[in-house]
Amino acid sequence: MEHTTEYKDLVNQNQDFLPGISIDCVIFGFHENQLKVLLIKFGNTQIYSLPGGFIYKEESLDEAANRILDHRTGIEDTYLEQFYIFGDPKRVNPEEHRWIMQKNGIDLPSDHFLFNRHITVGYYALVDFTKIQPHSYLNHEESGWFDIYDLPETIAFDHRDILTKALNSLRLLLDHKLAVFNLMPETFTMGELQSLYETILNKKLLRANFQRKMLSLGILERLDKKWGGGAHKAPYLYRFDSQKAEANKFSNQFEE
Amino acid sequence: MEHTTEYKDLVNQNQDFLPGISIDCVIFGFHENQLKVLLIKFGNTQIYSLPGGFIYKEESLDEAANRILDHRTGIEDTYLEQFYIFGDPKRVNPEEHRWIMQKNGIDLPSDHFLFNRHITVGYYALVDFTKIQPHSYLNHEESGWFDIYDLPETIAFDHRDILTKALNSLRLLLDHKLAVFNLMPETFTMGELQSLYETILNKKLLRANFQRKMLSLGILERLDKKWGGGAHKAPYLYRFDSQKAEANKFSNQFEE
DNA sequence: CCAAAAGTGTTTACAGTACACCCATGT
DNA sequence: ACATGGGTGTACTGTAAACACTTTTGG
Repeated sequence: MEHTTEYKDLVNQNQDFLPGISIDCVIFGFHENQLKVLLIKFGNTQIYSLPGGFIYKEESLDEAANRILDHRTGIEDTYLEQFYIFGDPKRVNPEEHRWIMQKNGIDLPSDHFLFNRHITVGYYALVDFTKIQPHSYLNHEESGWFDIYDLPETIAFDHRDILTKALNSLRLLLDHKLAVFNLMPETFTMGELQSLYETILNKKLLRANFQRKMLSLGILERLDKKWGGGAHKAPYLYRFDSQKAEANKFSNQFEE
Repeated sequence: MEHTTEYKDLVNQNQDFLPGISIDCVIFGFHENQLKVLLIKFGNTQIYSLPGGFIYKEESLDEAANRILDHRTGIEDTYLEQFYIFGDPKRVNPEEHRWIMQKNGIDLPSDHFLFNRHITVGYYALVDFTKIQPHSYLNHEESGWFDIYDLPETIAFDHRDILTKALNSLRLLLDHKLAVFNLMPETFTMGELQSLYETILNKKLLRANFQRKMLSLGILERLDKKWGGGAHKAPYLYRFDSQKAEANKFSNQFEE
């Protein structure tokens, strides 16, 4: 088994990390009309967790979160923002954690720093699913995408709570910022965009009104028609126009 | 000079605290048409800072924030919520910090834990100004209320950034929750409530429309008239009715 | 009686909702 | 031709904005 840098860091109780604090990333993607999150499955278990990591002593929280995201998805610049800090002293059961690591083939002493109390900062990332190839990590068996409404049964620690909070924060984001366009590919149809909104909000929207509202924001550029697909009228393709969005900043309720 | 428990904790590098993490509280109050925040002035300086503290190893972040708030204001149950985590490694200049402590009559070695990098969790509290008597602390000369729009010139560390972020978060809160009523006394006039909204948003609102909107929420109870005051019609007093608010939870956009 | 503040009414405009209609295309 | 999905039009509704009017009170 080949060990990564992180593995050595763990075993050697890397002193370059800030003690007692970690980062967990909820990485959202959108694919086939499903809102997906990236989860990691620990080796030799059926237990999933959020991708996370620690903060180097000379790095900011945002830098650490970006580094962790880059490491897991290969994406360097995307929408990434903290949404909550989780600080319950019982949020992680150290016994459960140690058991998981053992199953992973990593046998750590019970006084290892990993099993101390950690506060964790929740970040969510909105990534273009089509550009992502999840990387594997340590000797975790798998890392893969899961429908947010159909998560695995066993999720480690308080990570299910973190996922719930992240989804709630994402819903609030819809009303305030244009960041959700980071979840779309470069070009998309109005139907696909509507499907994203419906999936996040978990409710149906009226097609006609959705279209009008989106176009009225003055942030979309209409391209040539897409001809593919089925027995029906071919839809236009749209592109998110960040220039227009910037220009309309003060005429709509989005951004600050 | 009499020293408090906190003083001894500091000098002895209390090991019961979580290392590397702190809490800073932005305590909002409303008085004489001004949105106030509670600041602390370090002894023998003109430097102000937010009231803050550390987290005991067995306590949650929320518990720690409540404890710190209680300690500073004597209020035990009020609206208190985290709004952001500040994690820039340069957010506090340790030299500045040590200098301030020295001026305070507390001479600590430069490798004291206080001067290590700290991540800080920002909490805001919304308190009823009429019920608060700020407590003094350590040998800080003063702790007092300041108009959020007329802060002291010298504010320590990144605490001015924290204040700005807190004010922005408070403005967002106006649209989503009814928590701002915690800033009002038990009874108040519609004009006073409008003044609170205007002060937070820093813009004028139309009296007639504000009144209609507030009443339409169905969360206010109208009491007897207030007869005091000047040469004009005496206003009604209102009381925030948390029962009504609960009942109307699903008929308006507030709360979750 | 008048000024000042409080409370209510009215008009208008715009945004959200629901639904109807037309368009384009592959089978 | 027709079923399917895409795009537009329109009437209805509710809320928000602006402004006018009335009420109460002290001087």
